[in-house]
Amino acid sequence: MATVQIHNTLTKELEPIEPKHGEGKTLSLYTCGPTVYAHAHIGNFRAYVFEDLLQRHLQERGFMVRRVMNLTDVDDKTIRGAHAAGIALAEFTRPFKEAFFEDAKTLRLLPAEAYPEATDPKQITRMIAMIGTLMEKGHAYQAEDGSVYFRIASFPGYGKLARVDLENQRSGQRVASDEYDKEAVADFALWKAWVPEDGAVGWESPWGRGRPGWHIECSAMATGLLGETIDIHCGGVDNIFPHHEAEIAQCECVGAKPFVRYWMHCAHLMVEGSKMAKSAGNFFTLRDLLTQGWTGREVRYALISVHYRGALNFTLDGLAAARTALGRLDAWRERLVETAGSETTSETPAPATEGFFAALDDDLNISSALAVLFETLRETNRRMDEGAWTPAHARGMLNWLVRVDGVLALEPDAITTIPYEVEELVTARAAARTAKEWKKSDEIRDQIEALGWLVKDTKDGQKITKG
RNA sequence: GGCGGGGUAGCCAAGUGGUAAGGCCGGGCUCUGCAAAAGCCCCAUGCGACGGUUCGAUUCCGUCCCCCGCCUCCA
Repeated sequence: MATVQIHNTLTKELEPIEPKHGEGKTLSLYTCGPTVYAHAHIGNFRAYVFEDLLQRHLQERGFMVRRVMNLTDVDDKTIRGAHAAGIALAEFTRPFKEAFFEDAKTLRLLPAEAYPEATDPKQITRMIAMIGTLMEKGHAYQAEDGSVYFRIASFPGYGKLARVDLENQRSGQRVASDEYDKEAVADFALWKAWVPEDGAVGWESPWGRGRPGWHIECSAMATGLLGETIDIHCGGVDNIFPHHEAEIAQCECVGAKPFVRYWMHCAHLMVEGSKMAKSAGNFFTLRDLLTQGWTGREVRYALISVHYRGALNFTLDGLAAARTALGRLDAWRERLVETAGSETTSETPAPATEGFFAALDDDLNISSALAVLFETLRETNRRMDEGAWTPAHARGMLNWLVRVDGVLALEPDAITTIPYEVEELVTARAAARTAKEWKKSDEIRDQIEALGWLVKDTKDGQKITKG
């Protein structure tokens, strides 16, 4: 079997992915999900699309991937949003959860095995249990303000992922307001004591009413659903510190085992060359793009086509390029289908096409993989131009494309049926063309276009496509 | 200041110690009544700057410049 190698943030090295001993071919994958206080933006989706590509390629290579993605449905922002809207927290987050799943479907993301929610009583119970263990072991303490904090000084491994040296950190103003009762500035909250602004939001715990800190949430859900040591944990680079560092500290202090074997992080996304920000007016949700007429797969292509560890400059030009490239792939696919006809061979094409998957084995080198795809496209078209291709050749190539689609998920949307109205016009136009009534033919073509369909004349007659 | 990711054609972007994949744009051609679509072909003596090592560097070493991100709850 081919070896999939990935860049591990923890070691900074390219490492072959292997399941844990005794796990067969199963890999556990935990991916940090959205905080449901608003619609996820394309920067969020860049991460999710990258994770989807990872999962799909691992599956293509024969692994069973058990993926979990959490939903953060309680934090400062969700509480603030619910309060501002004058509704209960769950009521406030529900539409954003639903929207997230819709968007994920639009981008063709494979569903995870589970989407645990932070407010799920089962999860809260687990978080409280973990905090209890940390307290018993001296890794946590309750401060004057009632909140429970993780004692970073008690965990020598703190900083190994982000390679931070706490002594050397610039002390930011951002923490100033939050420092009150902590033993050390860097200690982070495990359990946040209830404050009046929390309103009805809160759970009882041995340390009083309150709510979980963000980091413990992921730690509890990841280990609760996937076990003490999970194989792969993904997220955006901005999560490396402090979020993932904190997760390591919590999990490895509760149990003695390593928390994660392979850490993978994708770089940020920029829009038109600058950081995406609401204030800069370059902030996009998927919905914004759909409204502008772009499709889910076009956005998926734009997000997937740049290597995950490089910054992705998301532009309208890039989307347009995605549209054109997809159009070429579609036309090629259609031509293959026509050439293949009713041929049903299960033969596969030349070994050269395996280069597509081999490229992805190398830390998901999508650029090289796409290069193989487009080189294959050009080569096959050349052969078909020469008339040198048999239906079996074409069918073989389509068999390969099925595997490619399993990883890229860029196949065309289901074909929409041509309306009767349009069919009638096409028939009328065919008659006009046989009679060489070009003027009439052109008029009918305009009518068809007005209905949103495109006509092209080929040597085999008219071809209709959605405009 | 610390840590990390980058600087390759108009734009996006792989890659290699021996003279630069792919996509978009652009140009040419083919098909065609015309058009559109599509197909084929062409398109970087150059890989941030300057030194060094080498028969040879974009690729290795050194110095420097620039961009982006993180530095305590933003993917």
